[in-house]
Amino acid sequence: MSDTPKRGRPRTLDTDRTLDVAMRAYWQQDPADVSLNAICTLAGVSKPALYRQFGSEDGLMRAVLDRYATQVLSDIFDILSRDMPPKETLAALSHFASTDEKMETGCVFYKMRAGKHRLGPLTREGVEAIDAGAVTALTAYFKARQVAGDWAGDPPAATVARYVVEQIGLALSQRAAGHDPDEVRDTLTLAFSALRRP
Amino acid sequence: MSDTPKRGRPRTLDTDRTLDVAMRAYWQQDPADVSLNAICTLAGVSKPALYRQFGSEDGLMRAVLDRYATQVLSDIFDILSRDMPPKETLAALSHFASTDEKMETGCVFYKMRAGKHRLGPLTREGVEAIDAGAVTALTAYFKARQVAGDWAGDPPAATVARYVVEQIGLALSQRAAGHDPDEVRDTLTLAFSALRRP
DNA sequence: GATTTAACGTACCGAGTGGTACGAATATAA
DNA sequence: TTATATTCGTACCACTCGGTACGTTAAATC
Repeated sequence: MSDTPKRGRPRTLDTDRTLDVAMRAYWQQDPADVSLNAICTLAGVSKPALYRQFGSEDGLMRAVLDRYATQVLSDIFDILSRDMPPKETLAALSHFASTDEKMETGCVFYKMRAGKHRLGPLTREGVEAIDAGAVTALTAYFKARQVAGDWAGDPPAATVARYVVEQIGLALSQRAAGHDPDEVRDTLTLAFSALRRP
Repeated sequence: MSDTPKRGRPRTLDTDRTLDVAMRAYWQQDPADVSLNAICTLAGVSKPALYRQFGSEDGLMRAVLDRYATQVLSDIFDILSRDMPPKETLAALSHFASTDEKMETGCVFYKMRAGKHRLGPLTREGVEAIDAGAVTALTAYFKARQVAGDWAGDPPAATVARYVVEQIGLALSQRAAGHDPDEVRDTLTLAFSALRRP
């Protein structure tokens, strides 16, 4: 990733800290509402330093997204790999999206996804990759549960997968908008109740 | 509203046309991505003329929202006043949100609602009023259907009302994002299927 | 010590934003 | 005709944005 040259003045920019600051900023506000200038001020970093490290705003956002994916999003994917029955898996996802304090102000990924048309190509690519990965993982999960016998295949797995992704996105956007967590949970519970056997 | 003064140079600004142009622009793109300069260019109007008529960008957006409410949104409210059973009402709402060509690029109201934190006070007030009105109307509808006997009161009417508002919003944001209409309809159908008797 | 290499950050750039100052134009009222 | 009232639109304002030119500083190499 970051090749350290043999010569020249050594870097003083703390990449990790900068990414953390940027991530928190994108986390609490809408990423489109956070300017590079603001991040520089918050992180105590000069603008050219940012550009030297990340190339552009798009590059920084992509770096933040990648970091967020490994630090936070992976926890969600882990829920699926536990191979629990749908009822518990959906409950766990529901809890994560509607109650978990890590999502109190929303989710960096979903915020970027919601304003996709505003993103640069790098970040957009990252968002679409995570999106596709989530749908793929959920599709695989529901297919596996179908084989295991605790899931009927009536709405196709792919449809259900997309549905779950969208409902979680809705819940997180509600949390970001400051809605009452109980209300968010009610909505998500009701939405997931459609996934029980008819 | 617009008091015509007895003296002074007569107006040449076509308010209706300007509002129509602005409405179309807010309709097709995200309102936050449409600048006043752009609207002036599209409508062939000078910027001071806009400010004379609407006071500010906030005032223009509010005027557009009001116009949109009477011209377009009223059709949705009409669906509720037909007092049809929930199955058909929900089907009509679903069709409106997922298939109707008037919503092809989304809905001005829901687009503003989605980016509520970016709005000025006037427009925000208008959005919240319409939002509350929709929830109130839906709540009244479901309570009436409960009295009529074709609706069980299990999820409280207010909860269901909010749920319906949010699901329609989700569908419209998907359409605005360019999703496949069939996929949008599938999601909405699945979401509304949670509102059948257990 | 001299040269090379690279990161440092101030101070700038052009584009675009919402918003306005102000003189010219056009109507009615005295 | 003159005074008053109001709209007209050009040309500007201050500000913020993402992005960069460039002189300075600090290391490794010669």
